[in-house]
Amino acid sequence: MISLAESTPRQRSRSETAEHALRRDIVLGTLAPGAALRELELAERFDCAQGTIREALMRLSEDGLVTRRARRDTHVAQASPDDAGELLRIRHDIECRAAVRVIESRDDALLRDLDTQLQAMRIAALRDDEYSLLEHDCSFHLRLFEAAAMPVVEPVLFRCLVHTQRFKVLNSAPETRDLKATAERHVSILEALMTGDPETLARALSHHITTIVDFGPNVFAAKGGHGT
Amino acid sequence: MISLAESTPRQRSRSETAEHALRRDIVLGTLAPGAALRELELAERFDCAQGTIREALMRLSEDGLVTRRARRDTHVAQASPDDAGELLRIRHDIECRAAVRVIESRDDALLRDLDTQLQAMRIAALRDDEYSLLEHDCSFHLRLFEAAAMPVVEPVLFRCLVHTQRFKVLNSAPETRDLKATAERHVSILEALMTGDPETLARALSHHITTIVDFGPNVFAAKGGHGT
DNA sequence: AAACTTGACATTATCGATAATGCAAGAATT
DNA sequence: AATTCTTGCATTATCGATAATGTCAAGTTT
Repeated sequence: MISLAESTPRQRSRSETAEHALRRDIVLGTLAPGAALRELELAERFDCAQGTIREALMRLSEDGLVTRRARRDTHVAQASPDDAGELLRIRHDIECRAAVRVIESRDDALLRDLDTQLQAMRIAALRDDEYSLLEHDCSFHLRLFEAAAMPVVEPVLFRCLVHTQRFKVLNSAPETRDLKATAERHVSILEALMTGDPETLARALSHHITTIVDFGPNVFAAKGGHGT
Repeated sequence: MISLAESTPRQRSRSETAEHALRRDIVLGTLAPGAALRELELAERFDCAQGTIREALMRLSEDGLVTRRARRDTHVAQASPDDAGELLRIRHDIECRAAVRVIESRDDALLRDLDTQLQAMRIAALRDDEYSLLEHDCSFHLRLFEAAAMPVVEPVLFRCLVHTQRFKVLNSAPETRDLKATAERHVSILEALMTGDPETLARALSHHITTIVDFGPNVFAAKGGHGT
């Protein structure tokens, strides 16, 4: 469904080209939160029609990377710790809960695809290409979740992934982010997947996610657990 | 941000008109899951240009109500119990966790707005207008969550609300859905909000959400709770 | 018979131009 | 002085036409 880094990177449409370039700038902070985005200006920059840019902006707004006010303007979205923290919690719960279904449907294609993403992450780390690493990190987790077969939930997970990544980039010093280590952090998820035990996979995912970025204590404390 | 039923129902743009009409048909099941949506066909039906419909379809795809395959086609999304169940769980956690922040920022405007939505739900129930009831139900919960000030999470909650509503409509007999009762179910949330106790509000929300629709046992059991 | 081309058709993507809207600054009114 | 009313400008929304792409079935080759 959602694919950021295709194995066969088919030719992108014009609106996709603009979308990806803007997405990159926003996630990496080149475009600062609050920056205004004018359709005609971007159309000139990307050498396409206004409507084509419009489409790209609408897709970015789907992921919450830009805020569109009808008939008014479009701005790069803010990146508040409150939003990021809550999205990280949601992500944690979604991925961990999916573990059971992932294990049930686990097949060779999944293991192969995940390994491909891991290799791509390693290459990105060697090249010191942080954005490429982020794309493949995203693809890794989405591919894993795809196995749980919940297509309507998938975009929710995608939003969580993108925003936690963006928050980390915007709120930590670049030299503190070890790309090689980030790639290797996925090995334990793969290993857990291969044990075939849902509980082990859930634990690996939980550890992976809770150690991404420090939001202070108690962020993952069991709040709101009023289940029957 | 997101508003389905404005107090001042400003004039809708052409794309919004089409969007809302389609949304209604999809949520109420008039447009069955899997139905194909062709841009030119819809453009003729709503008497507007293809691009205008295109925009409406993109917005519907933001909420997961339609599935768009680039350069191929657009279909009404499927409504699987797996997706709906997971979205209900996510919604439960989001709303309950927000209780603390809602209480903190609680003001007269919030209470007034929620009461307005409750009244609108009662009127919709009297008129036997189920979709209007659903819209105001949605607005009620979104307005409450707005007080938690997490704009990037808001669309996630919206998606959860829409899909749980749709699932209920598509999977229960109309005569079993008591509109008046649905409206009144929100009274206890308002009462809990007025106590000023976060825990009370969270409990009221939890009860409200867990009793919306029966997904079978254990749906709200504490899975994936691997927090530190 | 299976696999591979081809071409007509259905559909989406993009364009360039124009219409509609919202904002802000200055003018008119009280 | 404060408020309301214009008016020009910046920007988005919509249009109608054309280009690009994908689908599918019929025909061709192996």
